[in-house]
Amino acid sequence: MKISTKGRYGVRAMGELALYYGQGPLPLKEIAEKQGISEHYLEQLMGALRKAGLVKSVRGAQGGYILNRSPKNITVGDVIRVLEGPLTPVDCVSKDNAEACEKAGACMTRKIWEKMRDSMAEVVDNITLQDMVDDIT
Amino acid sequence: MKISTKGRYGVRAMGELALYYGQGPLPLKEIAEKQGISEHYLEQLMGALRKAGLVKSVRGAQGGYILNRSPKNITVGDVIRVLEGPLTPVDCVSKDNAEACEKAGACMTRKIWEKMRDSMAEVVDNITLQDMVDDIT
DNA sequence: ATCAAATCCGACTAAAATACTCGGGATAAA
DNA sequence: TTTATCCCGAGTATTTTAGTCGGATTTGAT
Repeated sequence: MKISTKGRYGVRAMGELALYYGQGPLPLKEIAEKQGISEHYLEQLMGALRKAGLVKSVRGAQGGYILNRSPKNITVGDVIRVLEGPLTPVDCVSKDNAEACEKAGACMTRKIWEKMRDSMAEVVDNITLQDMVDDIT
Repeated sequence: MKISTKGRYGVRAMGELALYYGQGPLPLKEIAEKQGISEHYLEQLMGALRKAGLVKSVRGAQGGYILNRSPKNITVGDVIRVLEGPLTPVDCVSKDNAEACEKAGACMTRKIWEKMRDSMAEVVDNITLQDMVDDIT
């Protein structure tokens, strides 16, 4: 029941970008250094975040990454879902999962996982990158 | 961010024991059949639950497993913690984790994980095996 | 006493996921 | 033209997951 380094590193990197928001592109190298994360590995995560539209990149010297929206308008849930996939304790109650389990009626555990899914979502969907920044400043 | 089969199978098996509560020992084989779980694998999980004091076993013919407490007094959280370990999205905010991270003050993400940990616990610690039974009967 | 139904236990293993590393190509500012 | 940067795909070591396997032990029933 843990989030992997993908989600953890990703949220931390997005936090750095939020701190730097409005000051131009922040290079991967700096993010990696500040957060103590492998540069090459973080690169993969940033690629995913870029494809998902959460950040944009500027190539070439003096390049780097920039949040694609204001920190107020990006939630921790947005970031985690890109890097970790759907936020659910079990696949059979994922909102991305079209087909409901046919044994849902006889299932003693379904409601547990639904509640858990909803309560996790409630947390991460209501914390923005701006909230993270405000918390330490 | 998923629970593994240990947690899922374990909760389901405990649900079967709750349904059977008061009617003597229920053999592993029957639990495994009803829930479609590998018998040998479930055996390992029941061993852990027994060591944790959640179930007791009766050996020999006509033996099986019995809940060690009333279904009202066993929560889903009890079961999950035995089989999955501490319920936390990241180790550094686990309540089992004595030493707090020295960078906690400067950490933008700590509060997120704490909230998540608490909201997950709130769900599973407030659903008993009896609730599971009542839900399908 | 014997048999059969059970739990108990430790060792083993295949497959998947995780957490990276590596090398080279493309782009653009100075 | 050099250098800083992003971009991309492939490879890999380690850990976790999800089991399997074989046999020992216990005990109720015949």
